[in-house]
Amino acid sequence: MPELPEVEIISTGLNSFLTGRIVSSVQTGYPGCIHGWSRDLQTGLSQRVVQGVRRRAKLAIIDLDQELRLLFHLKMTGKLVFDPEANLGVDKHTHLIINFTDRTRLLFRDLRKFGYCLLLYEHELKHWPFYQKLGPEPLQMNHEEFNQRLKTRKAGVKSVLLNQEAIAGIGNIYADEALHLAKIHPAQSCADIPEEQLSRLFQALQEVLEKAITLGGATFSDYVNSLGKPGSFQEQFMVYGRRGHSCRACQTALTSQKVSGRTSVFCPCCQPFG
DNA sequence: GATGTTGTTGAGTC
DNA sequence: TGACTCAACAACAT
Repeated sequence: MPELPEVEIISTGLNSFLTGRIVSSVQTGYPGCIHGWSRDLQTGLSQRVVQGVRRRAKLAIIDLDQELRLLFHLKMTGKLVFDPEANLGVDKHTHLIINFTDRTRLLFRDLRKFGYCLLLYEHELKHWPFYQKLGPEPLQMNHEEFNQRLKTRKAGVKSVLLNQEAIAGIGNIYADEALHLAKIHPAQSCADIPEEQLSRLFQALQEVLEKAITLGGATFSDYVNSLGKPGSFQEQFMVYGRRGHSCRACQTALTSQKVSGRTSVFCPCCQPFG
Protein backbone atom coordinates (compact mmCIF):
# COMPACT_ATOMS: atom_id res chain seq x y z
CA MET A 1 0.00 0.00 0.00
CA PRO A 2 2.19 2.81 -1.18
CA GLU A 3 1.62 6.00 0.78
CA LEU A 4 3.71 9.15 0.87
CA PRO A 5 7.05 7.56 1.96
CA GLU A 6 6.84 4.68 -0.50
CA VAL A 7 5.89 6.94 -3.43
CA GLU A 8 8.68 9.31 -2.39
CA ILE A 9 11.23 6.48 -2.56
CA ILE A 10 9.89 5.19 -5.87
CA SER A 11 9.98 8.69 -7.36
CA THR A 12 13.48 9.42 -6.12
CA GLY A 13 14.71 6.13 -7.56
CA LEU A 14 12.99 6.66 -10.88
CA ASN A 15 14.33 10.20 -11.05
CA SER A 16 17.88 8.86 -11.17
CA PHE A 17 17.04 5.95 -13.47
CA LEU A 18 14.84 7.71 -16.02
CA THR A 19 16.07 11.29 -16.33
CA GLY A 20 17.37 11.95 -19.81
CA ARG A 21 15.91 8.82 -21.37
CA ILE A 22 13.77 9.08 -24.49
CA VAL A 23 10.53 7.14 -24.91
CA SER A 24 10.43 4.98 -28.01
CA SER A 25 7.12 3.17 -27.62
CA VAL A 26 4.43 2.09 -25.18
CA GLN A 27 2.78 -1.32 -24.83
CA THR A 28 -0.56 -1.53 -23.05
CA GLY A 29 -1.49 -4.86 -21.48
CA TYR A 30 -4.59 -3.56 -19.72
CA PRO A 31 -6.18 -0.42 -21.23
CA GLY A 32 -8.35 -0.06 -18.11
CA CYS A 33 -5.32 1.27 -16.22
CA ILE A 34 -5.41 4.47 -18.27
CA HIS A 35 -7.45 7.21 -16.60
CA GLY A 36 -10.30 8.85 -18.48
CA TRP A 37 -8.57 12.24 -18.40
CA SER A 38 -5.48 10.89 -20.14
CA ARG A 39 -4.24 11.71 -23.61
CA ASP A 40 -3.30 8.81 -25.87
CA LEU A 41 -0.09 7.33 -24.51
CA GLN A 42 1.37 5.94 -27.71
CA THR A 43 1.12 9.16 -29.71
CA GLY A 44 1.68 11.44 -26.72
CA LEU A 45 4.77 9.77 -25.28
CA SER A 46 6.68 8.80 -28.40
CA GLN A 47 10.08 10.59 -28.58
CA ARG A 48 9.42 12.54 -25.37
CA VAL A 49 12.40 13.13 -23.08
CA VAL A 50 12.19 12.45 -19.32
CA GLN A 51 13.21 15.58 -17.44
CA GLY A 52 12.69 14.23 -13.94
CA VAL A 53 10.45 12.27 -11.59
CA ARG A 54 8.85 13.65 -8.43
CA ARG A 55 6.04 13.01 -6.00
CA ARG A 56 2.90 14.96 -5.11
CA ALA A 57 0.64 13.39 -2.46
CA LYS A 58 0.54 9.69 -3.41
CA LEU A 59 1.12 10.43 -7.09
CA ALA A 60 4.39 9.71 -8.88
CA ILE A 61 4.86 12.32 -11.60
CA ILE A 62 7.18 11.88 -14.57
CA ASP A 63 8.00 15.27 -16.10
CA LEU A 64 8.60 15.18 -19.84
CA ASP A 65 9.58 17.86 -22.32
CA GLN A 66 6.85 20.04 -23.86
CA GLU A 67 5.36 20.35 -20.34
CA LEU A 68 3.88 16.87 -20.51
CA ARG A 69 3.26 15.02 -17.25
CA LEU A 70 2.81 11.27 -16.86
CA LEU A 71 1.15 10.54 -13.50
CA PHE A 72 0.72 7.24 -11.68
CA HIS A 73 -1.53 6.48 -8.72
CA LEU A 74 -0.47 3.10 -7.33
CA LYS A 75 -3.46 2.65 -4.98
CA MET A 76 -3.07 -0.64 -3.07
CA THR A 77 -0.85 -2.88 -5.12
CA GLY A 78 0.59 -0.80 -7.97
CA LYS A 79 4.33 -0.92 -8.68
CA LEU A 80 6.68 0.97 -10.96
CA VAL A 81 9.73 -1.10 -11.75
CA PHE A 82 12.72 0.01 -13.78
CA ASP A 83 13.97 -2.81 -16.02
CA PRO A 84 17.49 -1.85 -17.20
CA GLU A 85 18.19 -5.11 -19.02
CA ALA A 86 14.65 -5.50 -20.38
CA ASN A 87 14.64 -9.03 -19.02
CA LEU A 88 11.97 -8.90 -16.32
CA GLY A 89 9.00 -11.16 -16.88
CA VAL A 90 5.86 -9.64 -18.34
CA ASP A 91 2.96 -11.36 -16.60
CA LYS A 92 -0.78 -10.74 -16.55
CA HIS A 93 -0.27 -8.12 -13.86
CA THR A 94 1.99 -5.98 -16.05
CA HIS A 95 -0.40 -3.42 -17.49
CA LEU A 96 1.94 -0.93 -19.12
CA ILE A 97 5.44 -1.06 -20.54
CA ILE A 98 7.24 2.14 -21.47
CA ASN A 99 10.18 1.39 -23.75
CA PHE A 100 13.10 3.79 -24.00
CA THR A 101 15.36 4.27 -27.01
CA ASP A 102 18.34 2.73 -25.16
CA ARG A 103 16.33 -0.50 -24.72
CA THR A 104 15.72 0.00 -21.01
CA ARG A 105 12.09 0.10 -19.92
CA LEU A 106 9.66 0.97 -17.15
CA LEU A 107 6.99 -1.52 -16.08
CA PHE A 108 3.72 -0.63 -14.41
CA ARG A 109 2.38 -3.63 -12.54
CA ASP A 110 -0.73 -3.87 -10.43
CA LEU A 111 -2.13 -7.09 -9.00
CA ARG A 112 -5.55 -5.65 -8.22
CA LYS A 113 -5.84 -3.19 -11.08
CA PHE A 114 -6.93 -0.33 -8.81
CA GLY A 115 -4.02 1.90 -9.84
CA TYR A 116 -4.04 4.12 -12.91
CA CYS A 117 -1.90 6.39 -15.02
CA LEU A 118 -2.61 9.49 -17.06
CA LEU A 119 -0.77 11.73 -19.47
CA LEU A 120 -1.57 15.44 -19.44
CA TYR A 121 -0.08 18.80 -20.28
CA GLU A 122 0.77 20.96 -17.28
CA HIS A 123 -2.12 23.35 -17.98
CA GLU A 124 -4.55 20.41 -18.12
CA LEU A 125 -3.18 18.93 -14.92
CA LYS A 126 -4.11 22.11 -13.07
CA HIS A 127 -7.74 21.52 -14.01
CA TRP A 128 -7.88 17.86 -13.05
CA PRO A 129 -10.23 17.96 -10.01
CA PHE A 130 -8.39 15.36 -7.93
CA TYR A 131 -5.08 17.17 -8.35
CA GLN A 132 -6.57 20.60 -7.93
CA LYS A 133 -8.15 19.76 -4.58
CA LEU A 134 -5.09 18.14 -2.95
CA GLY A 135 -4.12 19.66 0.39
CA PRO A 136 -0.58 20.68 1.40
CA GLU A 137 2.35 18.30 1.77
CA PRO A 138 2.83 17.30 5.43
CA LEU A 139 6.62 17.53 5.15
CA GLN A 140 6.41 21.04 3.75
CA MET A 141 4.21 22.75 6.31
CA ASN A 142 4.77 24.07 9.83
CA HIS A 143 2.73 23.24 12.93
CA GLU A 144 0.84 26.54 12.90
CA GLU A 145 -0.43 25.77 9.42
CA PHE A 146 -1.23 22.19 10.44
CA ASN A 147 -3.16 23.29 13.53
CA GLN A 148 -4.99 25.91 11.53
CA ARG A 149 -6.24 23.35 9.04
CA LEU A 150 -7.33 20.83 11.67
CA LYS A 151 -8.56 22.64 14.76
CA THR A 152 -11.94 23.72 13.40
CA ARG A 153 -12.88 20.32 11.99
CA LYS A 154 -15.45 18.28 13.85
CA ALA A 155 -14.70 14.95 12.17
CA GLY A 156 -12.58 12.27 13.82
CA VAL A 157 -8.88 13.06 13.56
CA LYS A 158 -8.18 9.80 11.71
CA SER A 159 -10.62 10.62 8.92
CA VAL A 160 -9.18 14.14 8.61
CA LEU A 161 -5.66 12.70 8.31
CA LEU A 162 -6.90 10.41 5.54
CA ASN A 163 -8.70 13.24 3.77
CA GLN A 164 -6.40 14.19 0.88
CA GLU A 165 -8.01 17.63 0.67
CA ALA A 166 -6.99 18.38 4.26
CA ILE A 167 -3.43 17.02 4.06
CA ALA A 168 -2.01 15.08 1.13
CA GLY A 169 -0.25 11.73 1.11
CA ILE A 170 -1.34 10.11 4.38
CA GLY A 171 -2.90 6.62 4.28
CA ASN A 172 -4.05 4.13 6.86
CA ILE A 173 -0.60 2.96 7.99
CA TYR A 174 0.96 6.34 8.73
CA ALA A 175 -2.24 7.80 10.19
CA ASP A 176 -2.40 4.98 12.76
CA GLU A 177 1.32 5.14 13.50
CA ALA A 178 1.35 8.93 13.97
CA LEU A 179 -1.75 8.85 16.21
CA HIS A 180 -0.13 6.25 18.44
CA LEU A 181 3.09 8.23 18.71
CA ALA A 182 1.09 11.37 19.58
CA LYS A 183 -1.11 9.39 22.01
CA ILE A 184 -4.37 10.48 20.40
CA HIS A 185 -7.46 8.30 19.91
CA PRO A 186 -8.31 7.94 16.19
CA ALA A 187 -12.00 8.80 16.69
CA GLN A 188 -11.28 11.98 18.66
CA SER A 189 -12.84 15.01 17.00
CA CYS A 190 -10.16 17.47 15.86
CA ALA A 191 -12.08 20.33 17.44
CA ASP A 192 -11.76 18.65 20.85
CA ILE A 193 -7.98 18.22 20.67
CA PRO A 194 -5.98 20.91 22.51
CA GLU A 195 -3.59 22.83 20.24
CA GLU A 196 -0.63 21.50 22.17
CA GLN A 197 -1.68 17.94 21.32
CA LEU A 198 -2.26 18.87 17.68
CA SER A 199 1.29 20.17 17.54
CA ARG A 200 2.44 16.87 18.99
CA LEU A 201 0.52 15.06 16.26
CA PHE A 202 2.19 17.17 13.61
CA GLN A 203 5.58 16.36 15.11
CA ALA A 204 4.69 12.65 15.21
CA LEU A 205 3.52 12.69 11.61
CA GLN A 206 6.76 14.23 10.39
CA GLU A 207 8.80 11.83 12.51
CA VAL A 208 6.97 8.73 11.23
CA LEU A 209 7.10 9.81 7.59
CA GLU A 210 10.77 10.76 7.69
CA LYS A 211 11.76 7.56 9.47
CA ALA A 212 9.83 5.50 6.92
CA ILE A 213 11.60 7.26 4.05
CA THR A 214 14.97 6.64 5.71
CA LEU A 215 14.18 2.93 6.10
CA GLY A 216 13.12 2.49 2.50
CA GLY A 217 9.37 2.51 3.18
CA ALA A 218 7.19 -0.27 4.51
CA THR A 219 6.74 -3.56 2.73
CA PHE A 220 3.33 -4.76 3.83
CA SER A 221 1.75 -7.20 1.43
CA ASP A 222 3.88 -6.39 -1.58
CA TYR A 223 5.37 -2.91 -1.91
CA VAL A 224 8.76 -2.78 -3.63
CA ASN A 225 10.89 0.16 -4.76
CA SER A 226 11.72 0.98 -8.33
CA LEU A 227 14.31 -1.80 -8.50
CA GLY A 228 11.95 -4.35 -6.99
CA LYS A 229 13.53 -4.25 -3.51
CA PRO A 230 11.48 -4.19 -0.27
CA GLY A 231 11.70 -1.64 2.56
CA SER A 232 11.97 -2.33 6.27
CA PHE A 233 9.73 0.16 8.08
CA GLN A 234 7.09 -2.54 8.65
CA GLU A 235 9.40 -4.00 11.30
CA GLN A 236 8.95 -0.77 13.26
CA PHE A 237 5.15 -0.65 13.18
CA MET A 238 3.79 0.24 16.61
CA VAL A 239 0.15 -0.46 15.83
CA TYR A 240 -0.65 -1.05 12.15
CA GLY A 241 -1.58 -4.70 11.59
CA ARG A 242 -0.89 -5.50 15.26
CA ARG A 243 -4.40 -5.85 16.67
CA GLY A 244 -4.34 -8.17 19.67
CA HIS A 245 -0.58 -7.85 20.09
CA SER A 246 0.77 -5.91 23.04
CA CYS A 247 1.56 -2.20 22.80
CA ARG A 248 5.30 -1.71 22.44
CA ALA A 249 5.05 1.22 24.89
CA CYS A 250 2.84 -0.14 27.70
CA GLN A 251 2.16 -3.86 26.95
CA THR A 252 -1.63 -3.37 26.84
CA ALA A 253 -3.36 -5.42 24.11
CA LEU A 254 -4.00 -3.27 21.03
CA THR A 255 -7.61 -2.99 19.88
CA SER A 256 -9.16 -1.98 16.61
CA GLN A 257 -12.18 0.04 15.65
CA LYS A 258 -13.66 1.24 12.38
CA VAL A 259 -13.19 5.00 12.10
CA SER A 260 -14.91 6.46 9.04
CA GLY A 261 -14.94 3.00 7.48
CA ARG A 262 -11.24 2.33 7.96
CA THR A 263 -9.81 -0.24 10.34
CA SER A 264 -7.85 1.66 12.97
CA VAL A 265 -5.55 -0.09 15.40
CA PHE A 266 -4.67 1.75 18.60
CA CYS A 267 -3.70 1.29 22.22
CA PRO A 268 -6.66 1.85 24.59
CA CYS A 269 -4.23 2.78 27.35
CA CYS A 270 -1.85 5.14 25.51
CA GLN A 271 -4.61 6.61 23.33
CA PRO A 272 -7.68 7.04 25.56
CA PHE A 273 -10.82 8.64 24.16
CA GLY A 274 -12.02 11.77 25.88
C1' DG B 1 -18.61 -18.38 -1.72
C1' DA B 2 -17.78 -15.19 1.97
C1' DT B 3 -14.52 -12.08 3.77
C1' DG B 4 -10.99 -8.69 4.05
C1' DT B 5 -8.17 -5.32 1.93
C1' DT B 6 -7.67 0.42 0.34
C1' DG B 7 -8.23 5.22 -1.66
C1' DT B 8 -11.57 7.78 -3.81
C1' DT B 9 -16.09 9.30 -5.11
C1' DG B 10 -20.83 10.17 -5.07
C1' DA B 11 -25.12 10.02 -2.62
C1' DG B 12 -27.34 11.31 1.27
C1' DT B 13 -27.76 13.82 5.90
C1' DC B 14 -27.32 17.39 9.24
C1' DT C 1 -23.62 25.58 1.32
C1' DG C 2 -20.32 23.29 3.65
C1' DA C 3 -18.96 19.56 6.63
C1' DC C 4 -19.58 15.20 7.41
C1' DT C 5 -20.73 9.92 7.13
C1' DC C 6 -21.50 5.93 4.72
C1' DA C 7 -21.69 2.72 1.02
C1' DA C 8 -20.04 1.37 -3.25
C1' DC C 9 -16.39 0.21 -6.31
C1' DA C 10 -12.23 -1.52 -8.32
C1' DA C 11 -10.05 -7.16 -8.33
C1' DC C 12 -7.79 -10.44 -6.05
C1' DA C 13 -6.03 -13.84 -2.21
C1' DT C 14 -7.28 -16.61 1.35
